[in-house]
Amino acid sequence: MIRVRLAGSIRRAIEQAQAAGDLPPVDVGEIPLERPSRKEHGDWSSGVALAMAKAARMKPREVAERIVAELGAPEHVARIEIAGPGFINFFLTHAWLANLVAGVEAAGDAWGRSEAPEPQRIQVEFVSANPTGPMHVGNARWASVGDAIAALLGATGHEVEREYYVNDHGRQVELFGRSLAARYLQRFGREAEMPEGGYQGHYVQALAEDLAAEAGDRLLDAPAAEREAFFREEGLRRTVADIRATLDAFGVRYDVWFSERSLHESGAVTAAVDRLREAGHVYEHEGAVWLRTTELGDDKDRVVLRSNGAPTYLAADVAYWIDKRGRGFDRVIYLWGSDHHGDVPRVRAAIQLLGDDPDAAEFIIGQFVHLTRGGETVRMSKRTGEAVTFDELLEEVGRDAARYHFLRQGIDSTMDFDLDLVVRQSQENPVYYVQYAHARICSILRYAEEQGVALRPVSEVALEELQHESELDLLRKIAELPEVVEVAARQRAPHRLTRYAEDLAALFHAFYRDCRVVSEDESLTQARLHLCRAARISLRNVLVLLGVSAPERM
RNA sequence: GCCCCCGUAGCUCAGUGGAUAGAGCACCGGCCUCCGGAGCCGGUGGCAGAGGUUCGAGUCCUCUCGGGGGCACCA
Repeated sequence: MIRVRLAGSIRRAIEQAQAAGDLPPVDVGEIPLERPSRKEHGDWSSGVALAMAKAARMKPREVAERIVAELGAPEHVARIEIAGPGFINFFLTHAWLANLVAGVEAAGDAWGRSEAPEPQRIQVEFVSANPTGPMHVGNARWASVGDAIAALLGATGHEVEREYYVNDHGRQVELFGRSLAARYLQRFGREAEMPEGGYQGHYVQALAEDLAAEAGDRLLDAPAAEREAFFREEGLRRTVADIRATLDAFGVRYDVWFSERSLHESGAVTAAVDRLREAGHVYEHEGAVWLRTTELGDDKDRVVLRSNGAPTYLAADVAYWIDKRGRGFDRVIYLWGSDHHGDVPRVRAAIQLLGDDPDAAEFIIGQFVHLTRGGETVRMSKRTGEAVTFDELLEEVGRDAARYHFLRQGIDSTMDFDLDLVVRQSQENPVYYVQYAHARICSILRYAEEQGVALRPVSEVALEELQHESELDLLRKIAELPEVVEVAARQRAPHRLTRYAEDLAALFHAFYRDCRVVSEDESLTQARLHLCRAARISLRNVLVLLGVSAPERM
């Protein structure tokens, strides 16, 4: 990449200046090189002279001058300027920018993707909503973000698997089964009380009705355990199927649906505790088995086996971790809601106590969706069933607008979400702005074809005729894509892509305003059609990473 | 009480320690004889507060205030 070459040129220039005695032999570290926010400051800018000035005991501008003196004329650089307090600004040649069009076309779907210096096998586990009811809008945020992060990692050269951890074991599942069974009995006019803290939502009611139709009256007088087992198992099966269907409709495809129960049934959980025990990291106290997480900074030790012998969630997490690592992942990413951030040090400690590398686990903590409806806060509880469901959201807002909405914001801050407002604004959703730009490009390409303009191979086209400021602005933005993807992936920040997409769309619209594409000038027409294609490829590739469609008409 | 996240324009949010802090929505005013007006151009308006580090702070550190989340033998 041009960035790397420029950084290398700067480094060599500094070394030469130092060798010649023009600059003192101070260590410069990594060469800072950034894209200035203002284009008057060039395509690339380095503040290296400012950073060096103090150690060199020289004025920053003077340092910059001596570096520039040794810099000569790097390839593809039209001119170099020293500006402001001592920035060294690089302006790329128009030819380099225009030629990018050929590179973009050649790369096609791969444009924007890159190779990782050290490719890893990475698993991303996300959503993993409890299978005791429908998903809500909070889950939709993580579905959007997790899928996009996985896509970004894949686009930067890693091998990625998406996984959903199905919590099909434990008290909530039992409670779910008993709630269904109670509804079933009530359905047939029997006296039955909902279990304490049971699932009140109409989802459970409706599911119980369905299952009642299936089971008929044969379980009415069966032993409670048998009845509850039926409803628990069938309820789980159907709810997991519903969750899968929703995520499928949302365009999220998991490679693995991993059952928590399988860890208990295979003995993996017991084995995990045994392994910790053998390593001397657990002890018994008041009938329970505790893990010494305080050894690694936790404020208190944590129970892994309760006094009734049942393993805790942490014990299952340890077993799950061992399983994941056994599958050969170099890195395991957990996308968790902030309600679980307190569990991070415990799982991390457990990993370390297992003797594994805690840095192989990465916890991405996302803040909540604060759901309101007409200004009133709505709690997203499966038990009460009040929440706005994921399906309702999809129905009312649509997949593209919903995804884009969730991805537009960083994950570190709480997202305010008023369904009424989002539905009302869905027509104003910036996703349409971006999609419109894409459709418009497609329309222009169709128009050219209708006019009988045959697109010539890019190698035969005079790309250097792309000289208009709007053309160059668009080219510069297109050129940024690989870097944007790389940064978004590294920072686990898909929202950078939505910002980029909007910038790119805006610059395309500006280009459209200023430059007639299909004109009498055949040579310029060809160049501009190819620029349109490059813009289209860039837009489409970003939208693919976001999981949003790139319509040819709308 | 302790820990984590957040506080930027009227609203929802961007902003890898750099130069004049940006979008969308809302509001006001403009723009097609021509490839898509779901567009374009212009305007109003902002870093919660106080210290500190730095050549340079919206960004890093400390404290205050405000909002959210956690601190289980729950999942």
